[in-house]
Amino acid sequence: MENNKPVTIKDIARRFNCSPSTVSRALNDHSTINPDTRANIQEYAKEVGYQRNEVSLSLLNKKTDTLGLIVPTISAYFEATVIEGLHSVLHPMGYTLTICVSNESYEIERDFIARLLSNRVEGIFLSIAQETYDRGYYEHLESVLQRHIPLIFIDRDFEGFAASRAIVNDYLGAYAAVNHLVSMGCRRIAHLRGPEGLTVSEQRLAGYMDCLARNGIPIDPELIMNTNFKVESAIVPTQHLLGLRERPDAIFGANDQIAIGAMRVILDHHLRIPDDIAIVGFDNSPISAYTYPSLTTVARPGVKIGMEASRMFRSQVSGVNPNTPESIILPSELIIRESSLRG
Amino acid sequence: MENNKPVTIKDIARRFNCSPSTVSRALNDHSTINPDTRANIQEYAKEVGYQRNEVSLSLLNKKTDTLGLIVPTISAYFEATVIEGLHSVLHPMGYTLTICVSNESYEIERDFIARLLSNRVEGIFLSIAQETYDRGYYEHLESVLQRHIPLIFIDRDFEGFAASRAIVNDYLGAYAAVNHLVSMGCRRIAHLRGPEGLTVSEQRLAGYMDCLARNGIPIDPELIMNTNFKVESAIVPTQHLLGLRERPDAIFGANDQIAIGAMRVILDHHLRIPDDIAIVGFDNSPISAYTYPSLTTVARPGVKIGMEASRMFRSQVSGVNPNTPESIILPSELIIRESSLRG
DNA sequence: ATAACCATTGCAAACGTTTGAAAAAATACT
DNA sequence: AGTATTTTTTCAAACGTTTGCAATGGTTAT
Repeated sequence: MENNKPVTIKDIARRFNCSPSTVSRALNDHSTINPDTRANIQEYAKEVGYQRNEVSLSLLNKKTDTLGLIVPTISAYFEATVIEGLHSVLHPMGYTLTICVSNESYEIERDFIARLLSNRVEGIFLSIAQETYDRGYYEHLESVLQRHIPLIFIDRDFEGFAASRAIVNDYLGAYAAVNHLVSMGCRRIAHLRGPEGLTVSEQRLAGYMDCLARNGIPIDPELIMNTNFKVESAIVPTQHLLGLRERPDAIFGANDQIAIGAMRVILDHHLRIPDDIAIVGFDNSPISAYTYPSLTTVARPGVKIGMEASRMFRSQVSGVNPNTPESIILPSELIIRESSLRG
Repeated sequence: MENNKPVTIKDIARRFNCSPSTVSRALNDHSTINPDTRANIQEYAKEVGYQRNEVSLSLLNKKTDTLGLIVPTISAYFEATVIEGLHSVLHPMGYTLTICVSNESYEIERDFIARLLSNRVEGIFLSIAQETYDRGYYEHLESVLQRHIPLIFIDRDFEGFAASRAIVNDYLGAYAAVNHLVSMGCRRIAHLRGPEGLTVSEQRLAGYMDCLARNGIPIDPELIMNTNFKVESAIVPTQHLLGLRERPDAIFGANDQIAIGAMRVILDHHLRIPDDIAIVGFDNSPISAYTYPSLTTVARPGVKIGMEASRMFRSQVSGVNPNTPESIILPSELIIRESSLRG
């Protein structure tokens, strides 16, 4: 029969015929405890594998050292880099990150928020779900602010809601991408856009439209088609674009997956990339450099976003700017590769 | 001045001039509490946004309803699907999943294990880090078993360690992949293998070698090269393979990323896929169906793995098989696409 | 011998919640 | 009215840890 239940400070105290306080102080190296006692207790504790019950400490100190992260999905490359960025700052600070995947569902997101609050996390990083955005629900977020728990939007942003945000300048990225296509001589530039309502989608669309306008190119609604960011959702729209009387000479995909899906359809039609149709994606996913042809794309600084979000959290709890929401919009960077490089 | 600190049961008790126990029971709908009192308290609680402090409950009941998941990386498609599978079972059961990313580092993995134990998680799903495997360290895992906390290996397996495991039959998947190449007439089949020591790498290598042997094809060590699973690590090895006096007529990549990197190099050499060189990957990542040419690959049932792992956890805590480690090895499925389909 | 001091240890409260048992209050029955 | 019964509420302990303060014991200086 082995030791099933974790050994507590009381167990150790009983073993040494002393009080729990003595054990506690011994384990914490208090100088007021007799060095011999201290050594004995520490040795014994190590021997039996004592491990502090952080739950009780959380209760006592009202500090859980835990932060919540809610993301709509975890499979996208960008999310992974954001997590990396968050982690690189928060792990050394002793915080544990509880990662929750909302799967774009409002229901699940709300449930996670409630659980995180009940578990007394000290901050929440949130990339809101599509559904939440669509429905415009935000009561579950109010409850976070009401508790004065730092809430930091990452990537996706709930406009008009008084919380901090660390997001990427998708607008300028999209603008640069389209501008590059224009400079390559493209005039009929299509856009396979992301889901409606999402800030990232809208910003990229806006950058696309403004850039066209600035270059005196009329916006043709026929050239703007919907996708859900997944590769397969690019297939039918691209086929449709290729079937138009006036075929586009470039496609700006809302992300790399979409761009890759579009490329595939184009190659199936025996058209050349970039000569017949140029392609630009968004995200600079690792694979984009090795597709055939390699994909011009817009790099988003995911790691930096994560680090900035962590910084915001820190500044909120350190009380420099207790409740003042901060905003940071990091630039994205156009990376030109074969799929758009003409001539 | 708003209510900064979360409202407690005691606060409510004070407000109603009653004891905390009454409030507790009222909130939990005990029939022994006067219906009027109950209604009043519940209404007031909702009004002030009372939310149970789960930390105190965890301490009291020694139940945290939290499970830990440690993965080496989060950016791979397979990991995302495993998480989805775990989530689909555990979320409805009321468990919260704390996801930790070890980044292939033993140090970080060990630290996470310690934190999870200190935070009294009720189970740990672990896909061990490369470094842990290499060094053969497992004391941090002993401490988990010693506490009788269910430990379930997913995907990557620590052979010979007495814990449950839910893994994929990579061996048979690799065997089927290579067999398919053979049946397509390939005789000089190269393998871009995964990191040494990792079970998944070794199993795929073994499947490759056994299949060749069974087909009477001699194993040429020159045709087996190392990668780290990342797309860029496939480039130099593939270039090397193409420069051999006797070029391979097929390449079996340890995962889709590797295969895609290889494809790129092959296309750059103006060789045809699959006619000059056939390609097979591993993972069936979403993009593999849309590369050009589309990639033959081996699908791993990530969602199923997650669900099976959850089931194992459940069977361990429900006490049917308290401490008996279970093993399940799910089959993988060859998905034949253009990159290997000859003539 | 006695006060003063120091080193070491113990007590008790606190964090928020639940729960068995006891107490109190209200109602029913004779 | 007095007792039995039922309804409703409170008490106290428990979960594991920390910490201010008090207490103990011992040593030193007067």
